[in-house]
Amino acid sequence: MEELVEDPGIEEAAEVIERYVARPYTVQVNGLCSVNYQGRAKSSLDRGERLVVIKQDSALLVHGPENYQPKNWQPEVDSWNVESDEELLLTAKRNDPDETVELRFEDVETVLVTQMVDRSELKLRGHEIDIHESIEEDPELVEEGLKVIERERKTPAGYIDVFARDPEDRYVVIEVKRNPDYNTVLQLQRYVDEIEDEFASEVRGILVAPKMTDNVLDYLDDHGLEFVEVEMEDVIASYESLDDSQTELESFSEV
Amino acid sequence: MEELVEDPGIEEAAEVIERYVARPYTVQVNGLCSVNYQGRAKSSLDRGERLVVIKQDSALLVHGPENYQPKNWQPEVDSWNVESDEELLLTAKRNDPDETVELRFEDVETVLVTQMVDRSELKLRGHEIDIHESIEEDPELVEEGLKVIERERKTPAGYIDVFARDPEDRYVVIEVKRNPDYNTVLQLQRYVDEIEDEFASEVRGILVAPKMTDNVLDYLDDHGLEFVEVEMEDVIASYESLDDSQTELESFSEV
DNA sequence: GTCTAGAGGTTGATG
DNA sequence: CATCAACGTCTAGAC
Repeated sequence: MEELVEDPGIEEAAEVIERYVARPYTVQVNGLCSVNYQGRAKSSLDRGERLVVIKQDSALLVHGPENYQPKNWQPEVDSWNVESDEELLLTAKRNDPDETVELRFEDVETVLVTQMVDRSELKLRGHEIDIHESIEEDPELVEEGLKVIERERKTPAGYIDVFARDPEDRYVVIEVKRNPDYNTVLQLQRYVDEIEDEFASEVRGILVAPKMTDNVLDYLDDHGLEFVEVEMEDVIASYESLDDSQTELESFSEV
Repeated sequence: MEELVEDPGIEEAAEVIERYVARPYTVQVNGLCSVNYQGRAKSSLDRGERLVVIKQDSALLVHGPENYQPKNWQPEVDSWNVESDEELLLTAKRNDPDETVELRFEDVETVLVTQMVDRSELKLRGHEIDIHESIEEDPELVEEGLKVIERERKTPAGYIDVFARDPEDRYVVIEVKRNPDYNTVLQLQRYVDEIEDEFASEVRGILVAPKMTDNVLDYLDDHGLEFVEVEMEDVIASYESLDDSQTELESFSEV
């Protein structure tokens, strides 16, 4: 911990904040403040008790007592300004897009300054791309006898996730989505149209997703397209076994 | 401030956290921890210094030193568990979807407990809906002689932002978007298709947005759809004048 | 409660 | 550096 002040006056709080803001410190300010934002949109937030966090990369968060998301924020601040008399005015300006967040503190309860060291990266499984790879690894996840021709095939309408052929030698366009919606259906339709044009033959379109809603499924049916459900757990499992084998290879090569 | 402990042992940290978690307090824990998540996806995060915030509605945030967004999180936690021996294990479980976040603290620097009072609501201008309203208020923003028939018209394919007729009595489907992209085009196409089916007549589709990119514009052209630019500032201005008149009315009624 | 689409989205990958 | 699409998206609103 770099610094911790309890119940400072406005002056002292301003000093501490000014000292650490715009430097690679994490500053947590608990206090009573109001917020004005102007930029891509415009907002105002009346006085209330909030937790303000200024991160080491200058990200700014203004959290109320509830919700995952901050009430106001700025992903990256280019210039800071601290002013004080009766109140503490903290201004955070971003250049592109041109945006400003103004915090006006009437009272500051605590200011806590730390310098976090965190070199670990999040390892996440279950991305859409993990599904692609699982399918390429094991096309039977989608359908028996399916043969993958190409992944990320480029067409004038965009990239096809997986391009394949079924046992009856029909072309199959596969669109993978974690969270499919109506638009996904049209996207798939467009790829199918493209491929039908290109190969002048009937083409199947399959939407592969870990979940589906009735309405989107209906819409898919209307378009003569198909749906195959994949279990996210299967995907993660297949991905992990793949990952393990790679790790083994790596450690082997290190010997 | 409800409680503030500096450099507590694992035991003491566990006690404080256990006392306040699952109650309407905001708990900020700075310390060295690792995180495992399993649910819709699966992730692991090795040890690092982090700021963990548990909000009064049970939202959980695990922030690293950088970025707007937390490295791990849970928007709403249903049950908490605190265990401790050499390490502090904090488990946050959510029932729907079934997800668990596990935090393992090796060291706790500070625990800060507050109870934030914040009854103010964010007043935000610049939403997409502000554009809808401006258009309804003044359809000429989009095109001379345009008459709005309906806003938020329901179709089997979803909701049409603004449904209108042009001076030549053609139906016009308007999709409003702050940040239009390829999906927006598909979405508009979807609505146009629906309306063409329903009324068995030619239907115009107009994308109204404060900005546009060349590629999306091309894509729009390909689909035979149109684009009209609106200035966000005009929209905010028109909305504010509307809002001001309402405010005036309110203060008037308070007299 | 489920479904739908927006968000000051943010972020990371890609050309 | 701009563009594009995913996100453990989250969240509010409509039905």
